[in-house]
Amino acid sequence: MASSSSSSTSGGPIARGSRRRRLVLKLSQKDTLQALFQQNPYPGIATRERLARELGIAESRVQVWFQNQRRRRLKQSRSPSANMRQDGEGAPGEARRKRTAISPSQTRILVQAFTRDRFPGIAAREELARQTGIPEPRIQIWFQNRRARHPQQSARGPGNVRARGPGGASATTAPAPEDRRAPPAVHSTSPPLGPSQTQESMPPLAAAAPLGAPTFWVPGTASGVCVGQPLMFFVIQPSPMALQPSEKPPPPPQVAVPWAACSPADTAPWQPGPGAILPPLQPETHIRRRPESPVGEGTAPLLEPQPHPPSLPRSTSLLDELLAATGILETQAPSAGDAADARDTPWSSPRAAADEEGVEAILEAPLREEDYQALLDMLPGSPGPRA
DNA sequence: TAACTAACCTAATCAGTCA
DNA sequence: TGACTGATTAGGTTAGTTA
Repeated sequence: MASSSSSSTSGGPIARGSRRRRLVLKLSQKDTLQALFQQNPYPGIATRERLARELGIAESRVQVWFQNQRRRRLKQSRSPSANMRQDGEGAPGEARRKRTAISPSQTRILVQAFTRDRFPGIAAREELARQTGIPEPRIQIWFQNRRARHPQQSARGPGNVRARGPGGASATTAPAPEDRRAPPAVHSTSPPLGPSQTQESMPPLAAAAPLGAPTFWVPGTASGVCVGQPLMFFVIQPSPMALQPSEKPPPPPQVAVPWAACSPADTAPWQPGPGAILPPLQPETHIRRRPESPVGEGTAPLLEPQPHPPSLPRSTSLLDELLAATGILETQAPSAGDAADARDTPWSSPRAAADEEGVEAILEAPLREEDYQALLDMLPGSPGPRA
């Protein structure tokens, strides 16, 4: 839209260092994402979260990846891909993220921050996340909405307006003093595991929200037995909230999508089976994201918790299984039997029976304990000096 | 160095909540 | 029911990685 031309184009290069550290997806991760994209370019929150766990990245990154991917696809083939949502009608089928309730006190904090800086960088956002307990991605959205709806509410006038002419912020000049760069002070605050120590993708309710629902339910299984292709055998530890009795019963559409997952609410009591993919219950991106230093050297990458060591054949085999099972690899076209099951979701290739095989031991400790410990040590506020 | 792509942005719109 | 506001989308740009 014309909008962007005014903002990004002209102006606004975001000062270096205010951006989140660029995530470099591994080939295997990309493959998995691609494969899933083939099935559903518009995954709902539940799917994104499961995928995030599977890949060991934040849900917000999964969301962004799908956004970028859809865009690339559309660009490539201007024709609306068959997979792309047809305007209007095709609802994604999966639930959105639950609306995040932001309390007045949290809003106060955010508004204060907004008046100081309408374009907080990653460090500032994370600091706000720590202060408010709201996941950083939600804060980012909050600022986006706020900017759109309160165009002029900022103590820092022009300087805070991102779109500046050709030299705007980047050129030197004055990139609004402290606003674009991450104030050093912030660094120490980077919350290893703050109130939202769950992954950033986990809003307060997220763990409990089996919203994804419809397409994940297996017909006839009141408890939503985990079926589907090995890839998406998620065994998620049910949170207490997830087990609330008030949980809505699964809605009707009963198609088991390939990566059918267990809804947290319906997962049997925690029992990591042989094929279970244990979500790396560790700080994920938060832990590694070192607040960018003022002079965005950006180097000194922290250890990235790599969920799956590159050496492992795991992802390929998983991907292979997925592809094979969905027919993407060989045929591109669903088999007759599949088609029969496929109901109306174009991307949900039904294969509900893959559980016989399970996943082949894909569970792999993302980090060795020492590494993990070393990582922790590197965190600000951590007692021990880092390695 | 160019191509690719993650991250970020705006604008529009959908959708939940509440007075 | 309308206002407010969080979530999602398309589409554009910036900037870090990689071949």
